[in-house]
Amino acid sequence: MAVMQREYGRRTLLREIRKAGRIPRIELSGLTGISRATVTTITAEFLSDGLVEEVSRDEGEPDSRRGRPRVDLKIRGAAHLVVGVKISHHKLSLVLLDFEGEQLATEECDLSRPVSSPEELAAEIRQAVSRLAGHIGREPGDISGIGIGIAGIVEANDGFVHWSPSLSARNVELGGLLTGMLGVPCFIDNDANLVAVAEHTFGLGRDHSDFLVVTIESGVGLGMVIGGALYRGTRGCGAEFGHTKVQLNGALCRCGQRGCLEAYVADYALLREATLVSGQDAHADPAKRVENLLDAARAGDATARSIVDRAGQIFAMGLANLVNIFDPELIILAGEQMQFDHLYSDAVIDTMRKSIVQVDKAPPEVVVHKWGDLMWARGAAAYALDKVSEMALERLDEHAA
Amino acid sequence: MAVMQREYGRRTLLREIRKAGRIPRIELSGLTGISRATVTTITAEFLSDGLVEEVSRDEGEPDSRRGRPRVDLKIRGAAHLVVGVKISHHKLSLVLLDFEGEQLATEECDLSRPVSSPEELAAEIRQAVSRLAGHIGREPGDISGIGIGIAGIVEANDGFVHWSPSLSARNVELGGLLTGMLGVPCFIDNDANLVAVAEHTFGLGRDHSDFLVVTIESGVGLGMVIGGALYRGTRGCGAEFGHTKVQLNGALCRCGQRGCLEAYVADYALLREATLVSGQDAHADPAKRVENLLDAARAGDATARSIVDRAGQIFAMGLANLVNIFDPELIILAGEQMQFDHLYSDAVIDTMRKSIVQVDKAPPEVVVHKWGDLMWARGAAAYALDKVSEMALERLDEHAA
DNA sequence: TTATTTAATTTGACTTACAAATTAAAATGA
DNA sequence: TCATTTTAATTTGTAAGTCAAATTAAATAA
Repeated sequence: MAVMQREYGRRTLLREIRKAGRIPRIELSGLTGISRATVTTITAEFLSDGLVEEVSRDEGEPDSRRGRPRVDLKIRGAAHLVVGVKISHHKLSLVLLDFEGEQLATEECDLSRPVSSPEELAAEIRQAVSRLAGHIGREPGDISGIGIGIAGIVEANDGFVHWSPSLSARNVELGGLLTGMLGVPCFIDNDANLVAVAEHTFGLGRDHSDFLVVTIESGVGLGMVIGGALYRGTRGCGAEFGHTKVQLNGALCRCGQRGCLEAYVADYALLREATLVSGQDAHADPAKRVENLLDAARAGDATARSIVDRAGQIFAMGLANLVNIFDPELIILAGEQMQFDHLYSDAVIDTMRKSIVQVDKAPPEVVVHKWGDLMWARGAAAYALDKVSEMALERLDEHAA
Repeated sequence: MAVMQREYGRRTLLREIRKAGRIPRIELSGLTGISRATVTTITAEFLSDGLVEEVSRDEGEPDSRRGRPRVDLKIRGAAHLVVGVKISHHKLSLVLLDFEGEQLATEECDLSRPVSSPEELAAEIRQAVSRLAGHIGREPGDISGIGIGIAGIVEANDGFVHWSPSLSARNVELGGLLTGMLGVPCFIDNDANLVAVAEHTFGLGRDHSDFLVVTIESGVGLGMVIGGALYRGTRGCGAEFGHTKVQLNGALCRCGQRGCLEAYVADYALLREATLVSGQDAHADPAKRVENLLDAARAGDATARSIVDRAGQIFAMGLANLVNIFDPELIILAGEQMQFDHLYSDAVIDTMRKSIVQVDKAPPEVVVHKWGDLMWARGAAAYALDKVSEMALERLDEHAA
């Protein structure tokens, strides 16, 4: 129990160093309220353990005051390697980061099929990780942790996948399976949650303790950071924003229920109605058809506009519901901007603002953050970074005891 | 900083004692992981400060083993008095509790008008508190804290009321005003939040760290306990479940927007359509008219049924949305059962269960907890109890330092 | 060079938690 | 009845931790 304070100090300081990038001890002391003496003790431990390193201040900063100069501390990149994997419909996207978060390599490869068995998927991931490590002359065994983002319903704590569109089986211990096959600790979570982790660790949510991330891919996802921590729900199936109901007996969703948000805004929902728009080729590939539809809407085709406008209105309504429930500081809309421009439009955000409970206080900030597949992979890597840091701290905790 | 561990120990132990009711030191040690030695030290402090008392074990329990008998500790009721006030449309309901949570007196009185100025309301509360204390021969000055629940949008941290149906003014520092006028610390919050606090401290949520409370009065309210703490949002206007949108361009709500949940399930929403039901007297008082409508529905009147059924379906949809977002362990439906039976029905809860994302795991438990106005007041008192405990602990923390 | 200033470290006092030893208070058994 | 056993609570002594203050380190200013 006495060790608790030291654990607390270690966690606080490592987090603060990571957040700051580079920061001298005296500022750490000021920021955390931990005395300078203790900061010295704990950071000395980090230094000797190789988690952190000293760097000379590379400042052309004007505050070059007199007195002994401050010495910046930073996370030591070489301390660990982590990998982030994003599993999407047709491909795997991977990034390799050092412990500081620097990107060392990337790898993208097509999946042999969009839906595979757990074993097949794990095998493909293993090969991709091998190639990824190879890009910088390392081996999979050199990696300290791998974060994996997958669409579907995931219980992150035990790496259990209730269901995923990428898997042919339900209720799979994918985390354990991967850890076993790769010989490296693997951490798996819903992809939208990982985007939220990424925004929290090195994105727009860095300075916020309560914010939401809404992702749009083929489905609509949600990640919630509440009280400074990712909230995952109690059965691993929370944050199913895409399946909140926005219409009684509404449009049919691919989940089999009616009136889901997703059934109005997802690509397949748009295409369902697009056949009524003149000049649409029903045989083109889906992405192309969505693009055609959006073009037609922009060009003023009334039918196309009606489809796209309704998607926007419904999306605004869903966002307003989130605000009315959470009253967050910030909402981050994350996705590939191109394809979902119509959902990120000022008109949609305006409609949302008009649909929330009105108080004499500014509504939450809404920002759009463009995320390609590699960015999603970075989100997964951020999660791995989190977990690996935790493991490193635990090792210190035990070593001391 | 060294004092931090002691603060932690004190908070943990006092909370655990309150939660358990009566508990011997050795169990406290087991439950919290704090060593028996430290438990002795801290509880000795509580005893000498009068926060806690020893009671001989009143057990006809069969486990009367040999050895030195355990001595139970419990919160000392006489340590503090707290009051809970529920402000509703037409009346004030108050309860007086001792520090243990025992109800010592109650008081109900009509408000002179349903909407009053902050000063008038404060004056009426002061008088009611005076009478309440008088019931047990005490004075308002003997009270350590007063919790107040009010409908509307409240920033609990600074006792600031953005808006309330009971107040003629917006943006009122009602907490400060009351504290000043009564000479006793007053803590104010949205009424649904206080029900959640009450369920967490001595209700059905005692053993849960993540649950939701949905309240139904004239409006629909929500209280969220997430990660063991009440989540209030960042601007004081979260948990506005009643104004989440369930229909695009739907029914008009009294908030001025369209498609709010409340606009389908609240009493005024039912009455709006009730004029079409045969045999309805448009001039009876609202409560009576709602009752007539529900009677008609039960009797099989098709129009009445249609109104009531839709309310149920919409309510189920709203609940499903909460589950899809939060994935809570438990949902507590709190309200006066009589009037809202149709929303608490098995049919509604079944519909909800069918509208959530399906996983191979049991859906969250849904329980109905009947809450009269005095119960709401108990919720407010529970909040005061929380706050007064916190103040007592802070006093200990400082005294030690 | 020396004085000054500021950062980082070391020192020594003090607080805290805990394991182990001790004391307390009961039931059991001879 | 009285020693023995058993279990709870307290006391004791030690180790670990934090922090203020003193000291050392490393720069600038005079």
